Amino acid sequence: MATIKDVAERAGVAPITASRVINSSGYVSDETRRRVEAAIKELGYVPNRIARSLRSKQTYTLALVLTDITNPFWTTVARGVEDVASEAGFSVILCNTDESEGKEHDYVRVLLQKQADGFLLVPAHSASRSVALIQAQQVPLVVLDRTVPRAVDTVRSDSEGGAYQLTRHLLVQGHRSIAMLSGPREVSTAMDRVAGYRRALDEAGVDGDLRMVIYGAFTQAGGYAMTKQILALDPRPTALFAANNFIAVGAFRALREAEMCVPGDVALVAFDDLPPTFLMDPFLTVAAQRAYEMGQTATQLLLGRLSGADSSIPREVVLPTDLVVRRSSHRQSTKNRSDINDLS
Amino acid sequence: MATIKDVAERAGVAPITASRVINSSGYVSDETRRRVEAAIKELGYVPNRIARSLRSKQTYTLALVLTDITNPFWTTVARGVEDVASEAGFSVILCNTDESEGKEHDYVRVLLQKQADGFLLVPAHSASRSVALIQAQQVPLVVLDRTVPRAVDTVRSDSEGGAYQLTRHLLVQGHRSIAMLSGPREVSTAMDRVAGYRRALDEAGVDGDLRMVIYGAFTQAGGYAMTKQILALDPRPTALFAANNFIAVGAFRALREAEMCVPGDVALVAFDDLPPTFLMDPFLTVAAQRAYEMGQTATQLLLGRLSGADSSIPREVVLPTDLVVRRSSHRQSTKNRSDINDLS
DNA sequence: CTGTTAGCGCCTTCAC
DNA sequence: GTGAAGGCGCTAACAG
Repeated sequence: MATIKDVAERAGVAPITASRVINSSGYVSDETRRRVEAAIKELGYVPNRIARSLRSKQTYTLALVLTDITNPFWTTVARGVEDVASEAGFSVILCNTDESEGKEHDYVRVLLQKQADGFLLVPAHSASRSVALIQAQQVPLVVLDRTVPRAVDTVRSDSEGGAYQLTRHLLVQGHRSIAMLSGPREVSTAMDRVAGYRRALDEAGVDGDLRMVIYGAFTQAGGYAMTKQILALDPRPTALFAANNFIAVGAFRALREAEMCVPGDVALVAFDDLPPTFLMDPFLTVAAQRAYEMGQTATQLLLGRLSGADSSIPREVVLPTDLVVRRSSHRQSTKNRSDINDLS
Repeated sequence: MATIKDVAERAGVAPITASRVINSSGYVSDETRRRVEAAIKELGYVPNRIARSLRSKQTYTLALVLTDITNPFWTTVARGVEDVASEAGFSVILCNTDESEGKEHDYVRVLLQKQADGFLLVPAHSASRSVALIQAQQVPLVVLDRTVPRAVDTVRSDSEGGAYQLTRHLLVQGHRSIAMLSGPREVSTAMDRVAGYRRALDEAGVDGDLRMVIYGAFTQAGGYAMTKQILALDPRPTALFAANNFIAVGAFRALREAEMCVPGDVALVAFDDLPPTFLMDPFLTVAAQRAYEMGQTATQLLLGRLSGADSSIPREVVLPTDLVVRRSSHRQSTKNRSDINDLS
């Protein structure tokens, strides 16, 4: 593997001169430049950015630590991150924590060691130690999707507002007994969504008796288990509110097993859209998050910090959610009506 | 940011001794070890892996260059890659080429410069220059999903076989006029799928007149456009074979716009499954690829090469596809039958 | 316009 | 058990 020294030798110049050609920095005569470029081509020289990073203390690498790339919401966020990052010349290292604090911490440690220039982190836990660790090393950080009790840049959706809208929608449809299939208590978005749900019910003067909040995992299995619990109740709620897309799918499956129809027997709404591309027949009423925008915005914010934007005041960007009404929340089955948002 | 020198000073030892403690290499007395460990903790020292990599020439980083993480097939592959990689202590840098050779080449160049230890590449093009570039730098490489005309490790699905099975399935259902909505000619999987389609028709002695292969992009828009073309034909085919999941979705949309029912008016099958998690109601007959396994296998192969497995003989791993028959290919609508593969 | 010197942070080699 | 010297590949800083 050729080094800059080899290039310099072959071109009959000093290494620093070759460096100047490679980085188009400083003055180099056309003649010299030509010779260096020829040497580079002849040797198939590839600059070693590791060495450069050691000197310059910039790796042009961002760390993206999220819970599970398999969830299309995160996939879309990741794509937003990667697009903005690569546009700015940064690479992205991707890690899946599966909501495990241990994994999260291990990843963060390694990525700090690898000198990532900045972090985009979805904390597995409100009390995540990772945030403190990153801040202690003075590495720029943007927290994604969730809040933590610390002064830190954050980009997230308006979970409270979205949940409020979704619950309002159900109330307007005439539902009074609405069960919430929530995520874990330790995750801020779960609690925010519960808060929005409660606010809507409070406003509507719905009895405490008719409120049900169950806490579980943000997974299909979680949604399935919570729904099973709900179905054992008597009287049963007339509507279910799933706190994310996976929970909704699990709930749907449990309902199907119980031979209950949506929306005939029970209405179902959810936070997070399922990607329209992958639903031949979009069906679920949702509060859709702007996932791609979240990734973009967070990365722009992070890159801003890297280029020295004053970070003394942490910024918090809250993106709105979009209520998309589809068939799953309609009293009367409207099997053949065209959907509000098309497959396009 | 504390360095190993700071740690050494504070512990009253030489840097190399601190290094030995950090890497648990060589002999260090318990007393010294304790002092060094205390210093590390007090300073919040984080070892600099960039510096280590410069010396050791190992970055413990793999490059994953694929077309679009937004496609659930690739998401799942990526997850398989990341799981195996992180288990072995490697990080994964993710890049989306969007099937652009230019982007691919740029990414590969940068990642070579960043001294990625190995590459997992989905070549945008059969004649990809990137493969040659990586091989010229003697960096281990596994090609994913597609083949290129070069001696190189490859992990892919049996596209020909899967397409054959799908076409057979349609023939058994009584279809004779089957149109193929293919991907680009430059992509080996597209051509392999066409080959499988042709073999099945040849065997069945289906006339050349009844064969239609259209080439387009592996996207929803591609599927939509190709289907529009098909719909303009007279007589129309009775079945469509989409060469991947996105094409199928685009086709479905075009059919819906034309007020044609699947499978009533026309049958539809596709290569690639849509992730069961995200189909409330799985519907499409497919040849499903083992995406997660593909990611795992490729990464294991790559890590094997890194640890010095003899690479003189390139290996080619071909994973089988799984035919999953669902409603979209049934003549008589069987609206309420339970699906062969459940949502589980 | 070009070159010399030195050092980024770490670890291999060899000596004590 | 421990340490000193040197170098991985590159580029600031300062000459010339």
